[in-house]
Amino acid sequence: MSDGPTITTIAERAGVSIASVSRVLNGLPTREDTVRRVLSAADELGYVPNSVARSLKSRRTNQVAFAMADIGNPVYLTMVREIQPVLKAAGYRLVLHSTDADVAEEIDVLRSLGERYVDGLIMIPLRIGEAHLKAVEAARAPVVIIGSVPDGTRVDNVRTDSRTGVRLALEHLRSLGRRRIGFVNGPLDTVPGSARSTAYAEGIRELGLPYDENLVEIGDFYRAEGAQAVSRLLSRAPDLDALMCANDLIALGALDVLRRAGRRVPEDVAVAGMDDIDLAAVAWPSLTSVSLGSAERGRLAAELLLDRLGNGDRDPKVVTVPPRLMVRASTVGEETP
Amino acid sequence: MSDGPTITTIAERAGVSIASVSRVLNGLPTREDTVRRVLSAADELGYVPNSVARSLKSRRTNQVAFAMADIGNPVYLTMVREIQPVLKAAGYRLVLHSTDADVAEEIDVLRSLGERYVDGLIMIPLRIGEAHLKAVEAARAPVVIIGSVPDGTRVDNVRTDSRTGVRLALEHLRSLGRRRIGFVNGPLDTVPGSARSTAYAEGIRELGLPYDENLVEIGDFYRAEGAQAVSRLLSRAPDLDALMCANDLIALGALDVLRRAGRRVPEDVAVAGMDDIDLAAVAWPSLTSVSLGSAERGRLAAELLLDRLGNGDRDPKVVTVPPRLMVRASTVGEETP
DNA sequence: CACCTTTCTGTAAACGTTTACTGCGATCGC
DNA sequence: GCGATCGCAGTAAACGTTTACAGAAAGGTG
Repeated sequence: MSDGPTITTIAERAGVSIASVSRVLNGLPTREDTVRRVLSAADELGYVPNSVARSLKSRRTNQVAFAMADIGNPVYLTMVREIQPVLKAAGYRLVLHSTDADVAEEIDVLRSLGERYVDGLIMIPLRIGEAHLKAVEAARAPVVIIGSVPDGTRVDNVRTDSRTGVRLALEHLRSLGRRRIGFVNGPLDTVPGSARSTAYAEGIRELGLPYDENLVEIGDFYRAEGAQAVSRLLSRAPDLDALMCANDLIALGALDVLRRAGRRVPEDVAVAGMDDIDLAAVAWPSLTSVSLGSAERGRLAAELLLDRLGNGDRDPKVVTVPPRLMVRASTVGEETP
Repeated sequence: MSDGPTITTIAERAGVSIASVSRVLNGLPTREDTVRRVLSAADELGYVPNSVARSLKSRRTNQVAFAMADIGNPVYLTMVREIQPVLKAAGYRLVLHSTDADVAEEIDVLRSLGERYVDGLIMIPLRIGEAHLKAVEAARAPVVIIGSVPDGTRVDNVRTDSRTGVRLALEHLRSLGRRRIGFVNGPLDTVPGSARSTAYAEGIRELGLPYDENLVEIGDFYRAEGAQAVSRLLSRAPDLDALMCANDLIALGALDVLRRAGRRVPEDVAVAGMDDIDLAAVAWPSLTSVSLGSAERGRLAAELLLDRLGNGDRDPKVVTVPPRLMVRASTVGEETP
């Protein structure tokens, strides 16, 4: 594991200057004979160019960072799976950051862009405050944010419209005759939490149903916490006939709780989730869910970043992915084959 | 987004040499007055050290790569989740590689270590051949392999003992009185596939049961493919009373198929999987599974690599994580609360 | 054959750090 | 009061590339 060969080693062996070696290796016009000598020397030595030195000179690292709260979350996972091949195809490596949804850590990731170890960053903050926005605009490398930022923020942005998404689900549940539609949300100080809370309240009214705060419960965006919240809700409002869950993990928790409580899904309680994670389709019963286009958002973010890396000066773009309702058994029952 | 300040900028503003700036920033003994001037200049300029330049000089990148087939696989995901914090705590960033289990890509990752963009690599190859072993031993940076490599290979290695794992499950099923134990495996040319195939054949014989090749079916290590394999198996051997699945994804596929076929789990067919992924505990019914310590293997691999990075010359270590049987409802039914 | 192009190669500087070495002024011991 | 010692800071080299520039060799033209 001794020190590998450098262009100097090659230059000596081939009897040429390091400039010639560099030119040959970069395919610049060189005399046939020199090319051959350099290439065979490089080959014999098993030369691999040092990317650090190259980066220092070229000011490009061919690395891109992706920062999310927790890679264990299926939504982020889907995004990583989509982002990775796009970047790879463009010659970039992927550096992963887990921030645990900690604001200080997120800010630190933005600050660390000054270290120039990546050419750009895709970030998906759960909460977006003043500090974020300032740090984003001061960032020393291009940033793409997944999740809605305030209009006018000078940053590339991929969004979805979870308000419309909530309404799609509510209308669907209502169209099935449900009137007592419970809502299980995550923390209200998060971007999706607050948006979905508003959307539920508005949506219920637009359907001509009374807003009943006994039908609303807050937990967290995880299966276990969701399940607990559903338990509380169920004991407070035993007459509910539908559940709108702010994400699919909560909805899966709801399925567990309902099953153990002996309620049939969807006959007694129809359940809808959000995010359309892979598990939604294979859960039992399969889960009706509002797709927020996680895969597409990931892909778009990667493309937006690549575009920006190719053209640093264009105006920031905002791309919105429309939500789509995926109707499955948890609201309409098993289709008869 | 202009070019950020460098130590030269700071040196000018503070009226000192770049050497002094560097010394101050690295906490080397310096006169009180100089320290103050440099620090305030750095502060005003919002200086962030360039990690590329630092890496070039120091020959360390503070990055580590993790290469696996597909981040979507829950087992690898668990490992990433475990590896990341360990590395982060030690000051390393994580670079992710998905190789799609493609041997050429894996070899390429090993070769790319010569680019020196990472200080080390954790790799989990599905198939391990001659080419791998040669590339591993020729690698220009420390490598830790998760998955059994042939004895004597000079590389740090974290293993599990899936043969013992399979036997644990078979003995458990036999102890429940099952005699027609089917086996659904993944491709035989993979390391786990071949190990588990041998283990099943041996295990069955040791239990005094006849080896019936009609009870064995090969698919792939995914839910959908597993489900198909289980369907085939079920039509070929309708009398089976237990299913040993080579991993949990296959087992989840088996649960789907059995449910749709109207077989009760575990009353009619007991099901056991391997890997003990998160989903196993929350599936319905919850899945008996052989834990191969994915989280622990990830953690150990990270620790092994860190140790090696601190001491490049020690002999390669082999660490084995023993399998543990997690008994759940898919074999013994719901425990009465 | 002298001159001008053209083609190729080598020298050297640059990217932003760290660090060995040198030199300077001050302090110490005698 | 003088040499030795010490603390500190500056100069310069190095890490491994890329690339502007200059120079040499070769070819073409009159």
